[in-house]
Amino acid sequence: MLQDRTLEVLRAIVQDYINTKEPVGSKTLVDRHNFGVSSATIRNDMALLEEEELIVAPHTSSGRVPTDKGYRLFVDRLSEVKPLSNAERAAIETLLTASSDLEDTLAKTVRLLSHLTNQVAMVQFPTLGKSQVRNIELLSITDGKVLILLVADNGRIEQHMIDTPGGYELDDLAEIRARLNATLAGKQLASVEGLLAAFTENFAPDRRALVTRVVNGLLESVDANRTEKLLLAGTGNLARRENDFSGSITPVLDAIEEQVVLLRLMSEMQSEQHGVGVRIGRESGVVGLNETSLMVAGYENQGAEVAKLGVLGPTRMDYSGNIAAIRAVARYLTKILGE
Amino acid sequence: MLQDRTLEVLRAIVQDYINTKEPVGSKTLVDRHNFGVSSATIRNDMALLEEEELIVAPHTSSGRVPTDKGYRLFVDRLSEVKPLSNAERAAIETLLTASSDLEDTLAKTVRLLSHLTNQVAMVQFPTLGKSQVRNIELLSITDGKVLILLVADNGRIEQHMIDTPGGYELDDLAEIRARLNATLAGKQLASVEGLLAAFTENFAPDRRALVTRVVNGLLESVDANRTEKLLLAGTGNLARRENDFSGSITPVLDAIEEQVVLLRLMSEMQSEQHGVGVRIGRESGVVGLNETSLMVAGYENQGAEVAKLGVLGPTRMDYSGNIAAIRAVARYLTKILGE
DNA sequence: TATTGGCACTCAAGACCCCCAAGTGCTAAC
DNA sequence: GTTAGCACTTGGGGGTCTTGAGTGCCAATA
Repeated sequence: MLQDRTLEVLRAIVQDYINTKEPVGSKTLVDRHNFGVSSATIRNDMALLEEEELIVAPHTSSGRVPTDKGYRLFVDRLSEVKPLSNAERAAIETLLTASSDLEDTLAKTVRLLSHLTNQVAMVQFPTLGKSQVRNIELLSITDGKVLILLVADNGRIEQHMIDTPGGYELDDLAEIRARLNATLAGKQLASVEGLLAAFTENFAPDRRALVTRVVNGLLESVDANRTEKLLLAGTGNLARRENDFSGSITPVLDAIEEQVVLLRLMSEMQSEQHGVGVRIGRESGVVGLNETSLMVAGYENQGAEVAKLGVLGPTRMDYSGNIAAIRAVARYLTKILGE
Repeated sequence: MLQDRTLEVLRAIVQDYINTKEPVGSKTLVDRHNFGVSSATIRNDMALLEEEELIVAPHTSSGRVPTDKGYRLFVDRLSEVKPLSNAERAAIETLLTASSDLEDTLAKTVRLLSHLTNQVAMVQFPTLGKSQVRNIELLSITDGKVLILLVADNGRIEQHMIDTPGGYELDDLAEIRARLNATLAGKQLASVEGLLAAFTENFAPDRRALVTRVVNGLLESVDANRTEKLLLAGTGNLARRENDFSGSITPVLDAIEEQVVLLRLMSEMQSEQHGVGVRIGRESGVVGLNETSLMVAGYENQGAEVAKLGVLGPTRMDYSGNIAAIRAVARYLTKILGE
């Protein structure tokens, strides 16, 4: 087990490296922090840390840099949450105002978070989870087109347009709508597919073509609700921190565009320190994100945890500050959504 | 007026520079193309071109590079549309399939375009333009929440949720909905605000609070339809071509995120060569886009020109090929939307 | 008059070299 | 366990040189 001082050395290395982007050596370390010991002692500690693969030397005879594992230990045991400045607090309260429209609110949130952290910020739309069908509407648009509207109780509204080549009577639509609501209202979204399995059979054969189309459209809407949605902001910040990456930022931008991967990652992540989950470097298992860290926290919509928000940036980032920002934004968002 | 051969020299310079990214000199030029003249003559031509500010030398005694003005002349008078390869044609027809859902179709389109061009691709949602209100729906959701749905005949559907602190009767909603449709159906979106000016007054005083909220929500929807929407794909391509930019790509990414600017630019642009509008470098007037070119073409939704699509990339890009790709995608999109 | 060969000049980029600061590991002494 | 001392390593900064691709200009040529 590593001694206390040795861990202090690791903390100092991480902090200094985050601040200066320079590999940090034993001499500068004793200069900047007052350990009561000499640089030779620090060197011994650093040798231990290197043995544990918590730090690594880019070249023989240069300072050390934290490894993913080093950052991990730092985040788990050494970092304290840096309290937000008053200015940051004020920014959150000023910029994040309630709107009855969910998408508006989330769009504001993600922009705010990217400004607070100077990283790429992400907000996941409320997930399917345990949410239920509130109601279903079928709207006759024109030219045999029907708009299906699926309103879920998590606030998401999914719209989907279908064609009805055979045409339809308004009465038909009204009846289908009524029966759909009777069958599905209050039921969990996850159960919709099962509940609709035999739905078509209740209708007269000459109407089944129409009903089938509606049902299929509705299932697609449910599916769209399952395939989650992500709002992003601050991709420019990535380029700004470009030299924190060994190569190009192209793979990172590509990974971001491939939202499916990000969404899966975010969903899998559990809250760890201070309510914020962290994936450092290769921990994500996504090649394009090898040199990035992802930090997320859950937020709640009227009492039930519904989705995640977080930031993505180079592994060399201000974990303490960003954890604080994410946590604060998640809490405040939960608060205004609850009102 | 510049001679024919001089213009040929310009064309050769642009093409070679696009291919090699090396400033091109008189010697290599005569080697690669067979002008029937010596390098000294080419040098004289290049001196003329430089005088006209069509090309410029990065340093004394190095080859020349096209200026924005040079690219402009190239695009306007010298470039031919490079016919698409069979593979590209096939890709368009395979990947771009009709879907009754507009957003699906546009999302596919933008991804396709970014792959074809290896640039950032953009598709604008159908604009307000001359489009009309098809119908308006008011849906009672719960907890005094009402969802306003504005369906326009360009296929866009705008949804907006409002709160009604005072509560409401379903009959009230139905009446408001009926009157709204009577007043607005078939009218141009642009005229909605005027038509609703006195709308509230037709209702009994005790219902006016509700009506006012609905009207305001509806106006916001109209406004959301005016504030156009943009789909993007391929931002990673920008980083891939990073060394075509003198500095960082940060300002470009920032400009892209600021969609308002892009949308304004796209709207202003007229079709020029071969139905594709081009803004080269500083022509855009947007600082962040000084080193990029923007190329757009209009596409039509069922006969009426509704919006633009295009690509954004470094000024050093394959204009001929990209114009061809944009034009083909715009045409094909028009075709499948028309069905 | 347009083209050409010749020539002197320029300059960015790469190759090389050298040195230095910051760092290391190791050992013997405290 | 800590420290001072020491020999060793090395990336990077700063020079200097060379080279090759390029230029502009001029006098000769067709």
